[in-house]
Amino acid sequence: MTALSTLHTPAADQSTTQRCSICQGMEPELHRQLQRLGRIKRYAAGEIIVGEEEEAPFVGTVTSGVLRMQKTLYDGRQLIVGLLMPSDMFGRVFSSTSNVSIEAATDVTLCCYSRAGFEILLSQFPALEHRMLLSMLDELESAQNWMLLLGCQSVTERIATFLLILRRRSAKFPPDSLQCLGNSVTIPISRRDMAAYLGTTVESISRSIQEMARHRVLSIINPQHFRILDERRLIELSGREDPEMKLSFPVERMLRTA
Amino acid sequence: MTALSTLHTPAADQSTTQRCSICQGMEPELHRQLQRLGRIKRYAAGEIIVGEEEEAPFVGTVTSGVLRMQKTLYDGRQLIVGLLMPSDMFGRVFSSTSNVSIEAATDVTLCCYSRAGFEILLSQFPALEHRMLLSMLDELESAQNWMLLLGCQSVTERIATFLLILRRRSAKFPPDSLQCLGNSVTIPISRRDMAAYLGTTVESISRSIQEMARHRVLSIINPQHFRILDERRLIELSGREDPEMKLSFPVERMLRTA
DNA sequence: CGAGGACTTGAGCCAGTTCAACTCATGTGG
DNA sequence: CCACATGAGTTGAACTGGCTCAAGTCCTCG
Repeated sequence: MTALSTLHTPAADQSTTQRCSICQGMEPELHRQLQRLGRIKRYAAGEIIVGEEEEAPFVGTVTSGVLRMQKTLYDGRQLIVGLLMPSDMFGRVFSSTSNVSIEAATDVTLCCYSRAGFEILLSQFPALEHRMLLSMLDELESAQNWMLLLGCQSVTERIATFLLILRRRSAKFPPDSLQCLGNSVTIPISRRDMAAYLGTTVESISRSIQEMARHRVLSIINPQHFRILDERRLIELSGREDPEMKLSFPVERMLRTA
Repeated sequence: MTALSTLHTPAADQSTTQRCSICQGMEPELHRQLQRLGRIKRYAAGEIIVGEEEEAPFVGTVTSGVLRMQKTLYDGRQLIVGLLMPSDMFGRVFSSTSNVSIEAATDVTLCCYSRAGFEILLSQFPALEHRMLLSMLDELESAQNWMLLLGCQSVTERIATFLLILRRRSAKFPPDSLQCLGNSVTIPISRRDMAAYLGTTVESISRSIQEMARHRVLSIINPQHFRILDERRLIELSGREDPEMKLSFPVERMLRTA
């Protein structure tokens, strides 16, 4: 498994599952137990938290920074199968080895629980296990959306989708960074990670973004910060339906499809 | 969600989850309840069981034949995000709409449960919900493996991987079809579906397979049946580690990585 | 027998990769 | 405080795997 919620895809966000902290709306006793069990850990960008196929003694949630879940072919090619942002959960329960490596894409702060301890809580609190199941369902849906992106879409479509997801996601958090004001997007990861996430190369990403800037879809403040000038067009470029629509106007949407 | 277990990828198979029927090793009372709830349905190849974004009134398991879970971009491009074979479960619990369409890739027989009824069982039998969670974890792992395949691997590697998975999977079932004797593989789906599953085109698949035949990696009995002549080479072509190894010799494997 | 569908084969093309050069920004040590 | 290394990102030019389109072949079925 992996996250109580992931970045990934439009669909995940419209789900009914609580996306926020693992502790939200939870029995006080369980809350206490989790607090007792939790340990804060910090890692610098680039550090490996859990290696692929490695014994993972703990699970946890991201407090700050970004984790990448990545898989490596043994000739070295690699793909990021998920990014974990603050409030997302990482680690694999009910299996001693993770099938992905978990690494710090930026400096991160984590709240870690011993895997054994967490599994005991899961068995003691069916409500927690139920939430876990709902999270897995969400994450699976995200993964399926991402497969569609990797399997069928052009590099420009992938980038446009990624930017829209980032924007939507940061819009949910209170604007602690001024960046998410207005129409700007912050890329929290390197071009290299972006390439590994989108299944392409840094060169292709660079070209695609410069092209979007040339067409006034966005303007490049610096390599990590863009201003979205034409959201309508960006959504078209993503090759997906308007994700905001899905989120905001479910009824309208139902009328359209009916 | 989707399947209590899927085709997909090497890793899924090594998991500890029961892959077989949903009913295996289960409390007699639950077994009775499931039998009471289950309804047999048949669909012809090509029929749509549940449309994408559609209200899905039931979930169920595949008894015979193959289902495809597929997603469609609204310009028509589509990807199969999973194949469901006998004993696999389909349908999405705890959400009224599926995010994938479920269609009959061949003539199929299904055992269907009303979604509402099944969800009641899930809440009454925590053991069932726990199994469900384990299945989701497996399926997520499969999905991550498939992302790696779609994101990084060449068409030949994808096909080789697919053939190996098929072979491994059919080896598990008693050889009711003589096909799985010896080194032959049966492709249960059309080239078109294979292309949609592997994120490529029928033409590329055809060329790749013919190429493998020319190099004596396999021989083509007919478009649906191949004989594997050089398994070693096929595994190399897949760009993955020997999946048999993972499955059969976990201890040996642990020694290697240690 | 002819129509239609599934698969294969061929030829040309193009999106995206590869490889290499270049621009910056950052940091380090003399 | 500069010289220089280092790494991230961009740009250019050439190459290529896989796609597209079009024409086959082969089978099945009415």
